[in-house]
Amino acid sequence: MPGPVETSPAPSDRAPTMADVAARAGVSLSTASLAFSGNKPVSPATRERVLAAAASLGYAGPNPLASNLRRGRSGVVGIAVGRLSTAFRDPAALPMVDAVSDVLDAAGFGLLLMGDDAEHARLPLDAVIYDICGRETWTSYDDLVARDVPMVVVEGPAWPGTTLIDIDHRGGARALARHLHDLGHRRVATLMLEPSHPQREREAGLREVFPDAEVVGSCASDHDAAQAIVSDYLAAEPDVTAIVCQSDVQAAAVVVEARRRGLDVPGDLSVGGFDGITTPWLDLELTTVEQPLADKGRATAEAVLARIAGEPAHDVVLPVVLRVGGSTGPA
Amino acid sequence: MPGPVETSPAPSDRAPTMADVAARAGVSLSTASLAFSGNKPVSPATRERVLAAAASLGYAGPNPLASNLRRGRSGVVGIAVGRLSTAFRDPAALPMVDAVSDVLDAAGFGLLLMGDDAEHARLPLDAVIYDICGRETWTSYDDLVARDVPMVVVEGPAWPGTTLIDIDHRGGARALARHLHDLGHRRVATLMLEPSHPQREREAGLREVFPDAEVVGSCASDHDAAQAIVSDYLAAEPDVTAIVCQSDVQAAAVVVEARRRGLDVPGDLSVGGFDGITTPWLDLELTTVEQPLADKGRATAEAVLARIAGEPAHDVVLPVVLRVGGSTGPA
DNA sequence: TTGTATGCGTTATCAG
DNA sequence: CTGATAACGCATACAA
Repeated sequence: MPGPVETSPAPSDRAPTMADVAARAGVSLSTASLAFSGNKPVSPATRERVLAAAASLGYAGPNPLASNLRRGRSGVVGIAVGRLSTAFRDPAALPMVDAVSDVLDAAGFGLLLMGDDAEHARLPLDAVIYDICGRETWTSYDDLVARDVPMVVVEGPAWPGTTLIDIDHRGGARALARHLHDLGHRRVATLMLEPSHPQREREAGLREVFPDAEVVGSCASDHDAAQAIVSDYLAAEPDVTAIVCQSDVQAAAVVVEARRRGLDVPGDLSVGGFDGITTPWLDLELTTVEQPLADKGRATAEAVLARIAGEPAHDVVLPVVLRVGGSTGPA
Repeated sequence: MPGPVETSPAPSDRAPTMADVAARAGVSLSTASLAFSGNKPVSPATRERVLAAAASLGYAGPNPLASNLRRGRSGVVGIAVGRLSTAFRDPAALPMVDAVSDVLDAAGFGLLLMGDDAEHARLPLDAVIYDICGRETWTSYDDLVARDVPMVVVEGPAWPGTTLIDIDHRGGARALARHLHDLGHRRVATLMLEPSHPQREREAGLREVFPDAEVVGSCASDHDAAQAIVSDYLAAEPDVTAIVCQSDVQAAAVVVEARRRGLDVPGDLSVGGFDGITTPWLDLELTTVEQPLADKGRATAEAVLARIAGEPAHDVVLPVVLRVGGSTGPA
């Protein structure tokens, strides 16, 4: 009653490969492969032998690099959000990426953060998500097109060959504007983001209701920047009765600054936000345009998976909803 | 005077490979490889021919998957921070990851976000960063050890085989405690994080000065949670004169809640933070223990690069500095 | 259910 | 400076 054949090569210094495991288990390389991948049936007894051999050799499973080449896939999806401390300074960005990560994780993919200037050419990317985050240009677009990497764009313009996931910026902005108009506001100003697709859409929606809306200025969705800009504006234009912002972070900054200047919100000034996040450090709930952040992330990830699978992916525009809080009131 | 030899295969549907380019350029495969990688000198004329052939074929450069297998390296470094909306809810986490990303980018590596439960086994990782972020366990540690993936741990305990990057939690906590003691405080409480290496160190530092410090409670570095906990505490223990927090986000929440209850900060209650971020929505600067967030990130990335290169990497403990602001005053 | 044979697309070694 | 050749470690088509 012979035990398992001892065919293992003299203990070398290199890491064991699947071939070593197969030899040790007394099976062929292909059988060992199947034992690990489960892509075709293998008898339980054989599988046991293979796994035991692997354990005895300290083999930790198929080498991902080799597996990737053979399958033509790395399991890595890039996501370009620009600089992290810019992209994630606004908490509204997180639930979206979280949802992307959840869906991709479940499908066995990992998320690779890409800066704008990164040298991605050598990175093994199965697909790339481009989340606009207020940007206008896309440095590596041509590269990715040349490499035929599937691309999904979030809240961006329609670059050829990309799948688009967007929200109804214009409708949301219009709804907020109407709400203010209904409250009697006529002198309305807007604090904008840097020029970008979402910003242009939102401005269009606002101007459907207030064609002459004034511009407070523009900045990223950052408390400090917003507060500085609005401070100057309020000093110069005390007659404005409402300010429409492009994020809740901006709106919160406007509320803080208005109060600092002795204005009551919403008594003297109404403030509208965008996103629908919570602002626990304020003692009021913002009136805001709530967007489905998690849905946006899920839709993005699903589009990515579809494109990786070679299936067609359709563009998506998600609805938003006006949520009336305590930061807006009669003019 | 013959032109370049036309050896290109009948235009097939598959993507062109370097072999196609070499054939088209009339050079050997190895020469084509060198023309792209620059790993050994190639005559300018030859290089031109290769690049022209590549352009004419629409070849976008070496296939990363193949290159990775051959070189035994993917260019991907994993970073485990847990759930994004937890890890990055506190803005203090961003500058560190930003710095990591900068250094790795410059070295040609990309950063892959890893959740705790992710199936990393198939992902091609050259190294992994484990940023504690208040956690205690590390699900995939054994896997990574088995695969012999270099690991760098940030603010964690000393898992075998890992390189450690830490800050002087204990010293920082001690300095803040002494500051409060010097101000005459004797009844001091602390709002803690969930149990973890940094939390234990900081508690030790605090108790060197206030052995009997009371515990307000513990929670993640989240405004809402901190405010809720401290609200109950202040109702029950009105005699406390100072509260030491484990992050500036927590500290800001304590300030907001204290004021909501009619307490003056620092008149009736002193509040200490940790991290050294700005809290623009507060009208005072927190007294806080400032940590070198970017340095921590850089040190982490450099340790990663060293370990990937097979060089020894030494553990690092970075200093912190007490920054006195307007949230602490005489008892 | 298992074994045999091939090739994924590079990079590196070595000789010329 | 350039060319021939050999791996890298695995997954699959195909045959048994």
